[in-house]
Amino acid sequence: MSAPTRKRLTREESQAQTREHLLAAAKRLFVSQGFGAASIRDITTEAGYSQGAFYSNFSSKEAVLLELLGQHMEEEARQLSNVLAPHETPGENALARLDRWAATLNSDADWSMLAVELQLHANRSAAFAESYLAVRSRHQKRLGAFVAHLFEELNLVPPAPPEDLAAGFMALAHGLAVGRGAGGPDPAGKLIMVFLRGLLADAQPVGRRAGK
Amino acid sequence: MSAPTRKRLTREESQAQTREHLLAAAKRLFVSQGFGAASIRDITTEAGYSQGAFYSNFSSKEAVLLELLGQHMEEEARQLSNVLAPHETPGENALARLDRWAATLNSDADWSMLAVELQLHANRSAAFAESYLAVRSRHQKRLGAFVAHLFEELNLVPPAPPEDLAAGFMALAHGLAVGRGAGGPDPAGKLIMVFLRGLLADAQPVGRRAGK
Amino acid sequence: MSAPTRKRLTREESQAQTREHLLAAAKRLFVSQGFGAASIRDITTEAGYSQGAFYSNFSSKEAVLLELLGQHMEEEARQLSNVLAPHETPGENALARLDRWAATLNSDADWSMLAVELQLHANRSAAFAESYLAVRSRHQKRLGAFVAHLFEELNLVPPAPPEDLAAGFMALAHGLAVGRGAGGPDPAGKLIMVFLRGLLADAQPVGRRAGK
Amino acid sequence: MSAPTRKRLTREESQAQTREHLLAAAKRLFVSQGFGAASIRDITTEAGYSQGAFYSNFSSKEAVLLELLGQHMEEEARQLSNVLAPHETPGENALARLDRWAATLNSDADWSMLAVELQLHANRSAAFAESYLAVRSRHQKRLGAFVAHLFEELNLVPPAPPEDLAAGFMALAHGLAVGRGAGGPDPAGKLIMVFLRGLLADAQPVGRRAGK
DNA sequence: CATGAATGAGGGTTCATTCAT
DNA sequence: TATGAATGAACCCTCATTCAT
Repeated sequence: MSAPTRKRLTREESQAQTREHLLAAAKRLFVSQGFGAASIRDITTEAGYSQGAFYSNFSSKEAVLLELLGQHMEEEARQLSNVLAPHETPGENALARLDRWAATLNSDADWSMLAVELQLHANRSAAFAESYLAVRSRHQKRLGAFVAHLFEELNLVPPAPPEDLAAGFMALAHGLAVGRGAGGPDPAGKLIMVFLRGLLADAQPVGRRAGK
Repeated sequence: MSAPTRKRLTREESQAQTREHLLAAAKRLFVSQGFGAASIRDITTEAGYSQGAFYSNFSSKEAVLLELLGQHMEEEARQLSNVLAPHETPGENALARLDRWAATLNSDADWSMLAVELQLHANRSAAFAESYLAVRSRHQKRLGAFVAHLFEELNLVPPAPPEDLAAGFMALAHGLAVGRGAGGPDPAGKLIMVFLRGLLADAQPVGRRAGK
Repeated sequence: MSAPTRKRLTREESQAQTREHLLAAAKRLFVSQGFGAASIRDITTEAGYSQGAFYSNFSSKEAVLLELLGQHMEEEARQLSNVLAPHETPGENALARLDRWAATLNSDADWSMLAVELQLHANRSAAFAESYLAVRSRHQKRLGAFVAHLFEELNLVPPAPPEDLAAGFMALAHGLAVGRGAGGPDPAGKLIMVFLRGLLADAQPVGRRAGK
Repeated sequence: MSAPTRKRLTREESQAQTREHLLAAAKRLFVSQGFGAASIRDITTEAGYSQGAFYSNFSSKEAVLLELLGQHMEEEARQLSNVLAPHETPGENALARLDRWAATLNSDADWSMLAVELQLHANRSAAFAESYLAVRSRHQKRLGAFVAHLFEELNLVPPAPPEDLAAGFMALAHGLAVGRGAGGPDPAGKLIMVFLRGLLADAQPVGRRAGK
């Protein structure tokens, strides 16, 4: 606590560290207890700081949530680009890559539950919705691009706007994740693949004019 | 409100009325603000009663929720049986009926949001989960039977256990409903149909051995 | 309980029965949970009646308590007169009778606890104190007479006014009863006898002028 | 309030002051209205703070009670050691010291009432009993040692285990204190001495085999 | 920047009591 | 007489937030 050998920590570094600790603690609690149930007191206690430290770093519980959401979507984007990148496992065909994506969607059920809670919150708080939508729509677009790319690669016409399909799969994944603990089908990943395969089976090959 | 031949209201009627008022107020608030955000104080004030009146009729906020849930699922079951009954609109083929089901799934987005909040709550409260699962699993089974019946009628082998498929569609509908207010695809019903059609397109006809 | 051979029950009888049931239920709950902790709702539920029935028979919780107290002191008086009556067990000497009295004092710890709670209540509620004192002082006088009689029989001069001595023994018995559950000496009856014997040992024989 | 050399109060002092104010208010109300009847609202209002301030300093109403009890027993122990110490008033004989002890026991009737309410509470709440017994048994042992010391000094064999005798005197003092407001003998101190003297009169001198 | 005691509002729940039936 | 739904006040407790230190 005293006698620094070299510097110790810049004031800025120290503050950044506090921030990080608080974010990590908040993430742990949001995921395990939900956003509404986790109190700021809980978060600061879990992180080992005072409540005041929280307000020195964030303006509200919502602000933390948005920060975490941003981090998480960045992480998901990284996972997605891994799946997308064809060079990674050269011979891998499109369907195998889809499998991997489905697994991605299915994993991290806790985050899915949190994401759902977030959307509910956004639906009811206009103030929060604004900030939330910004980060969410960026993610949606990325997913849409991925889906479009897939159909393209398979020479198929998507049966609906790719972005909507992406939204559908996220909705499916989230809905299944939420229902998991409550008697839902356990191998939710498999179920996602069933839906995905159905979509491909139904799609028309490119070239033939999609009659709709 | 009915048959005021002599007195205004018998005691039983009056009590039933209070109950109804409270349930209606709770429903309004749960749907518009969410279960967690609606306080018992809010509910009783909205209904025009004292807080004590609430506890004369219900044992807890969860109890009201379960009651409302029961009512709602009964209502959904009625809608479902309407769709299911082939005799109703004689010439209607299976796909048209599916369309009507998708519309059913898609309507009532507010209730879907509530259903999701409920599942989240159940996932985190073991006590509530027990009562909740009872009413939920009954509903799930009904839906599963409906899906099984559909595939049967079309002479197709379901690509997954019908009950799981049903769960999938509910998850999809709920997920879409939750995302609706937050930048999701607006014609969610259409999207559900896309997924449904895909499932049918991918299914093998009965008789041919399903090779997997 | 049903199928009355002659009449059903006079209205008066029926009311008396309700009263009795309520009193019995109240006694059970007061003794097991204490006066403060037993709610009127609890009492009526335990007795199998509605809350309204309570107010048809008693004006308040305190009124029930006073009624029960009266009954109890009547009962104690009967026990006391048994002990007092020399004819009952002819050869029995005074000390043996004292032993029996001590046992009487010591038994019924639950009632002792209730009695203490009552006194506390009386000390803090002037309204209750008035009614309470009436029934209590009558009891105290009876006890005093008993003590006086005892010393007389043994030809001893009481070292303090008999009524005060009686109050002392009640206080001792009550104090011990209350402390019993909390690490107090278990054979409290023995301890009471020790004090009693001491009193006798210290008392001057009648005739010698008590020098104070 | 002390040493205002620079600032008015350091943070710690200010907090300690709040704690003290709350404790004092609680003591006042517990003593005058009883533990059960004094609400936390009452206490904080009496002290001039918000309810939250209470919970910043104590975990529950019971916790305050235990704290006060601890303080009180410390105080009693100090009084006791004053009485015990023979050097204090050199020529004072054992009986005179007993007189002083009896006076000690008798004083502070309000606290005695509180102590009794506490025991009742402990008898009915296992959770509270645990914490309560710890502080109580320590006190009991101290008193027992004091009694043992007295008999020793007088070369007398105690007619019962000293700790039980101590418990008996506490029970007597408490019982009398509780009954004081309700028609009990007013000079309760005198009565205690009567019992004490009796005990000594009955005791056998050391050396003679105690024949039972 | 970080502290955490204190605030004030609100949470769910229980209570003795009333009164139309 | 007995009912029990409804009242209104009070209960203990937790919350997000502030602010002097």
